[in-house]
Amino acid sequence: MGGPARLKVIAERLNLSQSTVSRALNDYQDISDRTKRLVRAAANELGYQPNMHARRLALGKSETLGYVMPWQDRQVTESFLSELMAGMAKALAGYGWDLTVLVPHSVAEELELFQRIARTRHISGLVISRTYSNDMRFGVLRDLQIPFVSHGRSNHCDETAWLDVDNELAFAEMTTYLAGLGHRRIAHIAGPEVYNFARQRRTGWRRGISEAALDPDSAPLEETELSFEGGKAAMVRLLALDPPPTAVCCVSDVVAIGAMQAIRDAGLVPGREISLVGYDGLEIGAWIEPPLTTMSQPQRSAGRQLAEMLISLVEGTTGPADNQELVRASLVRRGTANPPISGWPESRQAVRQTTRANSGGVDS
Amino acid sequence: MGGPARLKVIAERLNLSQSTVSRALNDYQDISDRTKRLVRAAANELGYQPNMHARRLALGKSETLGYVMPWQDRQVTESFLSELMAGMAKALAGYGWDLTVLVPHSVAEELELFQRIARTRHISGLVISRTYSNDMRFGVLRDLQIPFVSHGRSNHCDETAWLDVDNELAFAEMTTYLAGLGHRRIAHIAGPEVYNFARQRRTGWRRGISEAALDPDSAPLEETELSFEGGKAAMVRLLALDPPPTAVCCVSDVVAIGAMQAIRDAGLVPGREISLVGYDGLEIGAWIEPPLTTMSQPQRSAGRQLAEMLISLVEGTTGPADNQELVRASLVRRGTANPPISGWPESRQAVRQTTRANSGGVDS
DNA sequence: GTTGACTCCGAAATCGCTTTCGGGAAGGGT
DNA sequence: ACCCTTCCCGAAAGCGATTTCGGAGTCAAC
Repeated sequence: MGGPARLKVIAERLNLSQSTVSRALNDYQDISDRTKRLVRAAANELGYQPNMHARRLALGKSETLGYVMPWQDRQVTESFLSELMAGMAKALAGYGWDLTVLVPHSVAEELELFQRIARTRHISGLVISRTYSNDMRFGVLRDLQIPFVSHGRSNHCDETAWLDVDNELAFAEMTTYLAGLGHRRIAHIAGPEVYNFARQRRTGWRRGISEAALDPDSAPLEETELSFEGGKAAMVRLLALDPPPTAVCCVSDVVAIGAMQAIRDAGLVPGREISLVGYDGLEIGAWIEPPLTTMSQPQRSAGRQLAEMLISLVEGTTGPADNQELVRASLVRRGTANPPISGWPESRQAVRQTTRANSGGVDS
Repeated sequence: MGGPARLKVIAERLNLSQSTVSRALNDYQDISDRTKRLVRAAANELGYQPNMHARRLALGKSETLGYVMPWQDRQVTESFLSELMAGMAKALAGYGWDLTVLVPHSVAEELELFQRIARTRHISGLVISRTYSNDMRFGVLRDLQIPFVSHGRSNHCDETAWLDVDNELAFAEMTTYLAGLGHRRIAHIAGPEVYNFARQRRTGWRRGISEAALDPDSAPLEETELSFEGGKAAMVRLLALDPPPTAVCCVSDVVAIGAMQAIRDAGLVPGREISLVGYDGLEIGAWIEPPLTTMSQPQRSAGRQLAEMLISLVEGTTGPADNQELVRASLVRRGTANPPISGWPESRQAVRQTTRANSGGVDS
């Protein structure tokens, strides 16, 4: 019982040497089965757990992964961040690895962080997210030889590991879906083009428009920030068009919710005069009125996948290019995507009147 | 340039011994200022960063804190989890400490985790949240001698460190506020009493009722799960009362949003026939229609405070009882708390008729 | 009986840093 | 000259694991 269970203690207890005990626990071939059993039993009984720091020092590995929290526009990613991290942490725990949270608050801080990690190596791999189309981090991390996997692609990621959703396909499908409902003027509220996913979604929407053989001239695009306010402002601009679109593909759920607000403010009902589809599959989308139709990406498993990819990278089991995974988003039908209603907009005047009536129900 | 910058390298470079360099960097008194300057300059130039594992092994401290993610009812805490963690991580980074994420998926797993940490000591302190009124973790962690601070109090936490919001005060104020608006039948949708905060809020609401000298008999309480569905179901039950309350204090924003749904389903308008106040200050509350009046707790700084308390605990600078902080929530006036409208409910009959028009009928 | 192969284990070095201990050099006092 | 501080710094012993190397035993074969 004396003292915490080090290797030494269990060695003395069995009249063995420390090294033998260590090798027994690590299943070396030159240890007899009998000894192995004895050692394991004792270790178990004493509740032995190797000292992480000693182990990692000797091994030269840290068995710790880092998740770089996106430091801008918190609100957008916030909703599924914790779920993603929980997924990663759980997967890592299965291998005895740890997940630490990194929160740089500027580009400079982030680069500094990378430098530090490259030196100390106390974190052996990174997961980055919020990737830009031109993301300097890819080059920096490569040069620093820090294994990493990005949640989202970038321009030059042929040789790096990534996990991404097929944003383009998702938005093409979304657009096709709306076209299939009968919409002919399908707008897009887009995110800043610096974000790669925003560009992909934009492209997907365009593809959908052309595949549905719609007139590109009646497919307006409004770029905005990835926030509630941004979505609202963009929708205001769309509503000012003549004629306004009857359906809008929104770059994210939060933006879509902002757009809904603008629609209501104009005296219209989201999903009636103007259909909306968001993206992210946020739970809160189901709680609002009417519930937001959206595209859901499988966040649940994403964390696990990221973790496993990165472990295998760090261990050298696989190369970066072997770890590229494209997953598919799926449509979540709720209340904001319906066939266009006939006779809207007849004239700007008529619209104003209709609106006065109420603020409730959605019918399909 | 040769090899990474260890202590050894910079020692050889300056013709000093390793130990001198180490002490110079750690600002020991028995090193001359000149030497310290030299050493620091060289360290700086070489971009020296101490090897964490070696350092921590030698020190016997891990300089790493763990945050135990609440593993139940994810959706409730999800919204501010990441912000809290970001706050902690940022504060810790200032001291050179790390934050790792722990995700036990059951009570058994959590206890096992504690055991492991007690043995390996690779995490030197824990932040736990989602505290129960009778929370066995307090005793376990104390016995295991793992420093910890809880985000939320428990029954027997006089001798432990905690950071909590004055839930009781918040709900007393909330109730008083509603009474001040003219409400006389103020209900409470409460959370499971096993959660300490749920009990505190319940108590606060009761206090508010009595302080406003309202009739306890017209202050119904409905207990429910901390979820959208739970809030909805509880509100349905409240609506079935005769007469129903004109205002409801909700244990959380998510629950309140669920309640709003039920109100709308009954053909009523939240904030008109029935006022609502939530709790948490979630951003999404501002995005819905009408925007949810709520009590906001300062999540932003909570993470930082938790981190700093725990560091000082681990370092032994202060004792557990010195680290007990009660912060105050503040009312965020939005759209769901208004004076009661006159003439409602006139009679159950009238109500029933109103509701028929809409979709989601409520049965009693 | 000597040699060789094979099995199993102990001694010792190593990872990189911290910290204690002791001693050389410089300075001040008698 | 001598002693006693005071100021610096080097040597070395940890921290607790891993891993290499070599040696003690056993057994079979020649």
